[in-house]
Amino acid sequence: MKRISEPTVGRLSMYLRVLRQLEREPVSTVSSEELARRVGTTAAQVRKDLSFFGTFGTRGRGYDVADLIAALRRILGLERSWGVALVGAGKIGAALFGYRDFERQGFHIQSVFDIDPHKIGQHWGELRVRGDDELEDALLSEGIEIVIIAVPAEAAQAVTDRVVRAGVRGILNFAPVNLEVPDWLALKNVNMAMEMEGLSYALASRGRGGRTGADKRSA
Amino acid sequence: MKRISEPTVGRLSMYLRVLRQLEREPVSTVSSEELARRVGTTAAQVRKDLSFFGTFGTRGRGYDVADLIAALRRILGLERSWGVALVGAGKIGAALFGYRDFERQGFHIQSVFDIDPHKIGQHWGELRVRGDDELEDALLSEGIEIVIIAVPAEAAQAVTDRVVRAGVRGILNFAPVNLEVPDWLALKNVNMAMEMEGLSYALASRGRGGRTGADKRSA
DNA sequence: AGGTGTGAACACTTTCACAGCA
DNA sequence: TGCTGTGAAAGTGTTCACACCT
Repeated sequence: MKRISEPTVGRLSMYLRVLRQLEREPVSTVSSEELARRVGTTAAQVRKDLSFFGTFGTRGRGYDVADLIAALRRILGLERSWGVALVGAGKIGAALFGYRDFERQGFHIQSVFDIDPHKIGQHWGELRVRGDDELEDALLSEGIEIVIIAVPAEAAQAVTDRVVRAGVRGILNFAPVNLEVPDWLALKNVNMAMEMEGLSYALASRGRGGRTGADKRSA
Repeated sequence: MKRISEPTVGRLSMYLRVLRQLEREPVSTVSSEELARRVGTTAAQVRKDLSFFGTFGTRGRGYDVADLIAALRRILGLERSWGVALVGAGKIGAALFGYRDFERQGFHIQSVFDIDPHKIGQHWGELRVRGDDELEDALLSEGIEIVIIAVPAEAAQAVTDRVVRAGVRGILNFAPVNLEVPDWLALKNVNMAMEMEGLSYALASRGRGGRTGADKRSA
């Protein structure tokens, strides 16, 4: 299959989100124009993005909402549910654990780990927070494929190395460090300080005449 | 000033983070090569990014770490501290409130708002969580410039409209919606579900032969 | 008429490669 | 010699414009 760019994949997620909303309104058909408006992009962009994966619309009519949802779920790999573990039971970990949108998309957090003896043994929903000594064994035996790293920066690389050895294939990293990972591993970083600095830059440079536009995309 | 691209601004943040690390090691001078290695980009990219803002290095020697930190702080607008308010005192709000890296970069959360009567009045550090009826007045009187939105998706647009009217110039949005904002406002979205779906896509398409590379940048 | 699918034009970013300074 | 700063080249992503289908 052709190589798809990251921005394109990101937009697919956003199309999916909007389509689910449309389905609830309820609307059964949507044009690239309308979809673009709701996502904050252009009609041509929507059609181009979809065209990489096949042809989903009907000329003169638009896209069938339910069909396109099904197609996007298949493309994004959301038909199956992924085994996810969370490493780091601090505040960020807690926020992610309760994050409704993960469940909704089929990401089910199955295990939570921490090194803090005060956290180990706590009950989080149906789960018990486990110690890091159980990490590798648990990841392997539960067949975890994706790990969310929500530990302090200093600990993140060590955790990464361990989960990689335990067969994990994807990492969502919240620690503000540039993780070293094998090139077959899928890594996504969420860096809130960086986003804030982007805002700071936009505001500061506007004051002195510049312009960045910050995001302007959806979220 | 010239228009600077978003990826460039993002990398400036990452250079700054690595430089602070270098300063602690301690290292006083660094080459574009070394900086690139630590950030996960190329030496040419580092030099090009910096060149948009002036000339900071010494040929044959590299960059003075302390000088470059100072230059980046000035460029990113981090010399002043920004007045920040948090709307939404749920789990995500709590995680952000305690996020050390915000403080460190001069982002000081000065006010927290929620609509839940159980949360209003709670003490968070030195702050008291306030009701949303105080929102506009407080933002105006405290001169808040940046608002972090950590409310449910349904409430996010209404909050946005209100804070915009209260003179806010930048928004960091954690709600999974495409916010409608005036074009002079700086908006950044953090969308964790989208990042997860990016991982899902990468893993699923690898299985069937594709490739995205996910992030591979720093965080 | 209305709206998709898509090659071709365009715009933007990254990489190359080298002149030039310490 | 070593490493920066930077035009020029290459590569990527976005927009245009229109043929084509319903």
